[in-house]
Amino acid sequence: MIQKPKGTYDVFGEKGKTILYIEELLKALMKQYNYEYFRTPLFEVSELFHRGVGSTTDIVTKETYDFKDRGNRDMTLRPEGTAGITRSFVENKIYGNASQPVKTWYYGPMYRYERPQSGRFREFYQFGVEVFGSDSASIDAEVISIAVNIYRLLGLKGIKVNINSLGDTESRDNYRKALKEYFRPHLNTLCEDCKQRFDKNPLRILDCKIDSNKEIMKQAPTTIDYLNEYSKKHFEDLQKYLKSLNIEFIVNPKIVRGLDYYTHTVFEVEASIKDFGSQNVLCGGGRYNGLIEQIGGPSINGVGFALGLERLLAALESENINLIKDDNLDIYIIPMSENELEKVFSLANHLRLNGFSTDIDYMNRNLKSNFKQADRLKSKFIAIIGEEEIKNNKITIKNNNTKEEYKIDIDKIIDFLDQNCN
RNA sequence: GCGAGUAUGGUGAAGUGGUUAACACGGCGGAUUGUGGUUCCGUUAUGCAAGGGUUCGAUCCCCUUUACUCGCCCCA
Repeated sequence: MIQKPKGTYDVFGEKGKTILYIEELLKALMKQYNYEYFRTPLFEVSELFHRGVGSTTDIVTKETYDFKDRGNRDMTLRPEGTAGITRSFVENKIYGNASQPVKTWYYGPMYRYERPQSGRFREFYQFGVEVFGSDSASIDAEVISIAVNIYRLLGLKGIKVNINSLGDTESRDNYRKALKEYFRPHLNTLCEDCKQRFDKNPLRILDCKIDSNKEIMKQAPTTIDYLNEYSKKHFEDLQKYLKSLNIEFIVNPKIVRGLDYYTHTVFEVEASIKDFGSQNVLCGGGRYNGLIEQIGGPSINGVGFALGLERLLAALESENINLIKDDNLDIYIIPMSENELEKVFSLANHLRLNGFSTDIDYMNRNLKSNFKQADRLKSKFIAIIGEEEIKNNKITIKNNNTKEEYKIDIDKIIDFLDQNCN
C-alpha cells in the first residue's frame, strides 16, 4: 500500500470542516484589519533562504527541502513565509508605489525536513502577517493584537502573551557580547547542548530546558538591561499600546527567537495546556528591521508573526472547542426506484443551483436504508419521488424536525424550501 | 543526527507456543414489498506490518527491515 510521505497528513471529515472554518475566519479578520493578501511561490531559489543570516545559517540549510530543477538551478521549498513576502516586496518595488505602511497577510503550506512529532510536520500550514514601512510601536502592538484576537475569536482560553525587546542592532550586539562574557566562566556547569549554543546561538541558552532552574540562569543579564534610549522608548510605547487594547502580557526576557534578524519587539503567544510540552507556543514573531536590506531592498522596517495551523488545531482539541456549528443538509431526495432517479437527479441539480445543499441516493437503496442515510446526513427535509409523484408532478416532502409531511407541486419546491428552511 | 515505545479486520480493540483469533462500533440485507432514527436476526471476500530464525508447531519468543507514535536536537 502506498502511504503518505513521512511528516505529512491528509485532511478530510471533521478536520476539514474545522480548517475551512478557521480559514474563513482569518480571511474575514484580515479584511477588518485592512491587510492585503499575498501569495508567493511554494519554492524559491535556495539563496533566498540560505542567505547569510549569521550564526544560525547552518541550521537553516540543514532543515529545508532542497532540490535541483531540470535547469540545474538550486531550489528550496519554502520553510517559512517571511522571506518570500519580503523578496516579493523588494522585487515588485512595492515600497515605491503603495501607501505606507504595507500591511500583508499570507496563508499556506511550508516545508521543513525535520523529524515529525506531536504537532510538528514536514508539510505544515502557517498563517502570518508582515507589515513593512513603519517603525511605530503601534504596528508592533497591532500585529500582536491580531494574533491574540484570532485565539480569542476561536474561543481559546488561557492564552499568554510573552513580549521582549532585543533592541536595535547596536543594543543587540552589546547584549550578545555581555551574555557570552557572563557565561564564559561558567561553561562547565552548563549542559552539553548549551555548550554548543554558546558558540552557535548564545541567546538560546536562556531557553534551555535543562539548565533553566540553575542559579546562573536567574542571574544572567537580560536584553532589557542593554537597550539604548531609542530602543527603551520603543519598548515602553509597545507596552502602552498593548494596554490600550486590553491585552495582558508578560515581559519575558527569555524570549529571544531563533533568528538573528530580529530587532526590538519579539513575542510569543503561549497556550497553557497541561502535557502540551513544547507545543505550547502557538505563534511567534517580532520586528525585523534590516531584513529587507539583507534581501537587497532599501532600508525599510518590517514586523510580523506567523502561527502554525497544526498547533492551533491541537490546542482547540485539547480545550474541547468545536467550531463546526451547522453542517446540516437542507434536503435529501429519495427515488422510490431507479425509474425515478433521472427526475431526482435533475431536481437535485436545480435545488443546488438555487442555494440548497442537496443530496440524493446514488446506491439504489431501499426506502428504509434511505431514511437512515438521510438521518446520518442530518437532513432538514426528506423528499420522496415515486411513480405516483411523477404522475401528478408532485413531490412528497417531510420536515424532519416536525415530522409533518406535505405533497407539493415540484415546480413550487424552491418556494417551499425558501419558506421553511430557516 | 540521538533515544524510547507500538504494529491484530472498514474502525476501536481483547487474546494465546497447539484444531473455528473474543467483544464492540460501523456497513449491507431482512423481520407486513411507500416512511427511518429503538429492538431482534443474518451478513461483512482465510485478517495478526514484511523478511528471516528458534521450535514438531509461531499472531505470540529472537533478529533485521519498514511504518507509525512520543521525546531530545532544532524550531525561521
